[in-house]
Amino acid sequence: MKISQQKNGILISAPEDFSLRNTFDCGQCFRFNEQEDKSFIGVAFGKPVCFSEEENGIYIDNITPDEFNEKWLKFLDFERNYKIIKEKLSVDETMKKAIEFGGGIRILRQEFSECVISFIISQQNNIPKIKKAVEGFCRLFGEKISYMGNDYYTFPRIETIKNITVSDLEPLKIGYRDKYIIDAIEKLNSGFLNCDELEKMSYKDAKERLLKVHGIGNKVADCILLFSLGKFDAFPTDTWIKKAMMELYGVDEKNIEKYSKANFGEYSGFAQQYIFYYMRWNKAK
DNA sequence: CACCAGGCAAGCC
DNA sequence: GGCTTGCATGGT
Repeated sequence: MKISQQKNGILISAPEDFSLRNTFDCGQCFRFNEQEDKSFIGVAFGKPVCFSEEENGIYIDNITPDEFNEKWLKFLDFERNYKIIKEKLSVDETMKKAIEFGGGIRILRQEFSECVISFIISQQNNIPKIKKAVEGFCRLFGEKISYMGNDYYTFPRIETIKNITVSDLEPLKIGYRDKYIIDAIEKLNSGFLNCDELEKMSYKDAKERLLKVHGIGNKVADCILLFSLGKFDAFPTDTWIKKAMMELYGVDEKNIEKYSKANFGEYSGFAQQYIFYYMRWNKAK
């Protein structure tokens, strides 16, 4: 993998274990969307960017080399060797197939506040509606930025939304989740939920803290731990994973936690994403 | 009209 | 502790 400056962005030559569709469409993030020309446009770190697969590598438009090194390298998890992870996980035939299918997945290190709010919205909801609600949230409270002829909205900084109320969220049509969002914003703003602090804590301790937020339960906490805090021993268990673990491994709902810990261990989060993506795209009704 | 969607809190025992 | 039920909203 080699980074070089090109046009108005940077080119990643010969990226390994990374595909745009696998990474942005595997359900871990909600604000990167495939365009007609197969590129992906998303907003992160306060600005829209465009990823495209070109013959000599992956081009990211609208970022500087400094921004790439300081933020996007970590966001894209490019410093991790996925070959080792895949090798460690390839101990059963199901996982081998899942890795073959979604081998271009990288687990994004998403911005904390956005991850918290997005996954609270995600509960008992479907992906198109989640994406629409998160987008609407940014449209209501974020900053508008024009890019390539369209308007994009940043995810608002937490200080700018600390005084919003349940009624401000009414246009989003997120039902009973509205009060959960308000509680989370309050705890993000007060420092009760602090990204730097939680990152340094163990999986268990960080989870305990997250569970104190009204609206964050076992599954949502695991998503935040995995997709924003780098706790790869998390194995988020939703309806799809329950179905997949039963069908593919014969593991009952109540034994999933025990099974993943014993068989996937410190790579549980990666295993979960390979299984989730494999299940959703092959078994989707 | 049912039933479901990347679950959760509250109320039972 | 574990198990059950109600929950907002939109889609099928």
